[in-house]
Amino acid sequence: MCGRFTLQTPESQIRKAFHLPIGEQLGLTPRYNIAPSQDIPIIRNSDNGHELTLVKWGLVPHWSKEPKTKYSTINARIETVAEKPTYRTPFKSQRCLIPADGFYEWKLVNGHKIPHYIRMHKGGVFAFAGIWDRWEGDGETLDSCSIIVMPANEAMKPIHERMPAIIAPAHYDLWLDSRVTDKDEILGYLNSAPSSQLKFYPISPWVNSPQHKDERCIQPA
DNA sequence: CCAGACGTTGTT
DNA sequence: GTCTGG
DNA sequence: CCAGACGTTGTT
DNA sequence: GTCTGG
Repeated sequence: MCGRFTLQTPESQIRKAFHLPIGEQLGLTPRYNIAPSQDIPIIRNSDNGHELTLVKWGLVPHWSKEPKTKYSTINARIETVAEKPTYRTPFKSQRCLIPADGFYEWKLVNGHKIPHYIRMHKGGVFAFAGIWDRWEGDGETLDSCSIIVMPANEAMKPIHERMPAIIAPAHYDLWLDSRVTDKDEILGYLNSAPSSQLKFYPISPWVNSPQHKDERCIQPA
């Protein structure tokens, strides 16, 4: 699962990593404790190629009666994302990349939940596989997204049974290409990062409160 | 036919 | 216990 | 994901 | 919007 992550990388570097124009910027600042319901940057298709834009984390389907859901949509299971009513349409043509440079998972130890921070061995920004949708009504528009999750790889199993799907840079363009609609081809791009590229360490419970947003969140326990 | 759901994880 | 808010 | 709330009427 | 349950 993936319910918290970080994005401390400067916006200029994020744009560079995803081959986006440096010109117009969103003014992103480093974030150490991104939580569901917050606005997060995603990369998606626009009329002028790929764009970086802010959307709400927690997908509200286009057919929803209200701009909110009664159930959790922060994550979509890779096993069923192509079939579930809430996700299948976005999965076909509204896929996105969600930049992150680390994420949190809680490991159950003797009935206690110990938070861990996971990042690339060499550091740097990478991309969660995401899908987005647009809700419109009453003159308001809400764009929102969900992070695709999958069974944990060997590197992650010691902490948790599930993990976010990570897209390799070589697959960025095809993941975003809405002309690609074959389910198995799309799922083929969801190879998670090789085990050797991920490292993790336990951290203090400081991260537990979404109100705590400073660097202490990622400090080793 | 209409009404109601549409989700995930973890625990029992 | 369960839902909402961040 | 975790933390925090979970209610009503009336008055400021 | 579309599927499932009654």
